[in-house]
Formats: sequence, structure tokens, C-alpha cells
Amino acid sequence: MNVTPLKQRFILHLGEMGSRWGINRTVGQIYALLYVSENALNADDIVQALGLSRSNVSMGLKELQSWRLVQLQHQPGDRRDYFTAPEDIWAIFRVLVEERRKREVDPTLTMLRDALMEAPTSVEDQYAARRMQEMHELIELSTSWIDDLQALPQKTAVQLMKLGGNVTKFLKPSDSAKARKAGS
Amino acid sequence: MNVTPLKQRFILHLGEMGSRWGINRTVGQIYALLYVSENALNADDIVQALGLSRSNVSMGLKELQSWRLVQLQHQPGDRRDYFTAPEDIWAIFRVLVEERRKREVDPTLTMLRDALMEAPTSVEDQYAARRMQEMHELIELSTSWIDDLQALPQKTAVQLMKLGGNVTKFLKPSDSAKARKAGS
DNA sequence: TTAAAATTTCAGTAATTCCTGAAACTCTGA
DNA sequence: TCAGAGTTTCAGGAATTACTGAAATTTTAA
Repeated sequence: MNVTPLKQRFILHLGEMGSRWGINRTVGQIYALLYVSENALNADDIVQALGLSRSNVSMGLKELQSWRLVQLQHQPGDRRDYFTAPEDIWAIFRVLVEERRKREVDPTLTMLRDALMEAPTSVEDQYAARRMQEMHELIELSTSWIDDLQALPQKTAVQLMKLGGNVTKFLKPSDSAKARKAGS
Repeated sequence: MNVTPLKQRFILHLGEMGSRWGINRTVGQIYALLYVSENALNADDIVQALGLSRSNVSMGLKELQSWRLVQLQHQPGDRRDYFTAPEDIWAIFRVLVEERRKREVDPTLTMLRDALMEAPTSVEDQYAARRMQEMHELIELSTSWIDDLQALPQKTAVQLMKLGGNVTKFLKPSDSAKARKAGS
């Protein structure tokens, strides 16, 4: 439960970045600590390691659970909750993408859909409605694409990413028909 | 310069979402207003439409400029600054991705690289160093992949996204060699 | 070069978010 | 059912962030 300088650096950095990522410093630090800890930690371990109040840690852990970024474990003969960050970093990444989308994108998608449905689109709203429509289409396309990629086996996805811009070598002009068919 | 109910709804929503996106309500609202406005607006138009203070609008516009999300224009015979959101939504999207990456990802990449370089990795840091290494690799891979995609002509990128999970049809096991070669 | 228009800066205040300690609550083994 | 370990809630204070109006600065046309 000692925090080495290397860990310390990582923890402080993720704490700082937290605010840019929509989580607060405490939550960022707790996650960082769990991420670099080989063994599961209980709340008091975290309090001791990071110098935070017990209640703050409790709230932070709750938020991390709502993000599905930590796992709860129990040790035999100890009834305290022990927490870990999942081992598989690709799984972590996937959860992060899903959660951010749920919080940052989906509400806007819903709002756009509803607003465009309901409104009768007067002349003065024509431009606005078109712009909102464009935004809606872009979000739909990119999120459904992400869904598709997330559904691929991890190995395939990594392979695809390593291929990078070269995917298009397989994409000849004649494929655009296939693309349209596949996309519908 | 009147704000219809449709625009109003959009503006208020983007204002609310702003806080989840690392910008404040004011900035979100200003951007939303510009996005649905057919014509360029000056700062006073914005003050009047949104009921904000002049200085707040000034600061908000400055922040939007730092995000490269608004364009500055001038009208003949008027020396005030007029602002618009770019027309091309894919261009907007690209800028957004670039800026978020610059603010949210790059600092962490740098920190990880530096920390892993410098530290001699004692025994007790072995696990932490491995975890940080894994995170570093994941970020490198995904950002360079995004770079690759961003570099594609827009039409190709859209085509690819519409293809969705079906890209893998072109990706036979034998391609993994090509993938490795292409990725290096 | 000047004056007026336009914009930005900045110090102070308002609002929001974060964090804490104390109290309430939950759970489990005896 | 009770005791005590463990956890969560919550009100209030601390810290941060957002917003305003006034003053300073910049810009441009005459």
C-alpha cells in the first residue's frame, strides 16, 4: 500500500486530467491508484494512500461504479469491499467509450430527434432545421459505426486499427455499392 | 436575430451539455446560436439573443476561437467582428476531434512516455510500469488510427463508416501480414 | 493625430462544485 | 436481537469556476 514515485506521478496526473474528462480530481486519483495496484484495495487503503476523507472516497468509488470502471471483490474472512480496475485494458476502453457516449452524445441525439419530429418547421426555421438534421445524421452515422466496431472480436479490431488508412486499398470504387447495401 | 422556439430548444440543450463537454454553458449557447444562424452575428447580436453580458460573450467567443470552432468575418462598411460556425459539419467534427485529443489525450501520452523513460523500474514498480505501458500502447494505437482516418478524403471516410462491421469481409486471416507491414 | 466605436481585461461577486466530519444506516456473526 | 464493523448520507464550509460592470486598450475613419 505504499505509493512509489512512479505511481504517485501517474496518480497526480490522472487527478489533474480528471476535470477535463468530466470527473473530479478525487475520482481520477482513486481510479489511477486502482489501475496501477496489483491487488484489490478497500476504502481505507485508498484513504491512507491518497490522504482523502473516508466519505470522499466512498462517493468517488460510487461514481466509478456508475461508470462501470471498477470491480467489487471480497476477500474470504473479511467483509469489507475490495476494489480493482479490470485487467483487460481493451475492455476498459470499450466501457469508457460506451459511458461517454451515453452521457455526452445520446441526450443530444434524443433532443435532435424529438425537436425535428415535433416542430412543423416554419420558413424562418428552415435553415436551423437543416443544420440540426445534419448534426443528427453525423451523430447517427458515427455512433452506429462505433457500435459496429465494438461488436467485432478484439483481435479483429486491433488488426483493423493497425491497418490504418490502408483499409481503403480493399475499398475500390465498385465497393461503394456494397457499402450502401451493407449499411442499410 | 429572433430566436424561434426550435432554436431556443437547441441552444438551451447545448448550453446544458456544455458542462459535460468541458466548456461552460455560455460557450455552449453561443456556439449553438451561431450553428443554427444562417448569417454571421456580431457580439451584440449574441448579447441580445442570449441575454448575456457583453464581456461574457467576448470571453466565450475567444474560447470558441481557441477551439477553432468559429470563423471571423467582416461586413463591408461595418468594422465590428462577425462570427459564424463553419458550414461543413464534417470539418467541424474533425476540428472537434483534434482539439479534444490535444486537450484530453496528448498530455497523458506525454506523461506516460516521460515517466516510463525516466524511471528505472524497481521491483515494486513492475506491475505499475506494465500497466502504464499498456495504456500508452492503447492510446498510441488509437490516436494514430484516428490520424489515419482523418487524413482520408471525406467521401472515403463516410463510405468506410457506412460499411461498418462489414469491412472485415475484406480482411482475411492472410491480411494480418499486410496489416503488420502497413502499420509499421 | 484624434475621437469615437468596438473589444478586451480585470477585479470583485455570484454560483457551482468539491470535500469534510458527524450522524445515520446497513449488514453480519454471535 | 444485539453489538460493532463497515458504509453511506448530508449539511455546511472550502475551493473553484463563471459572470458582471467598469475601466483600459485597440482599432479605424476622418
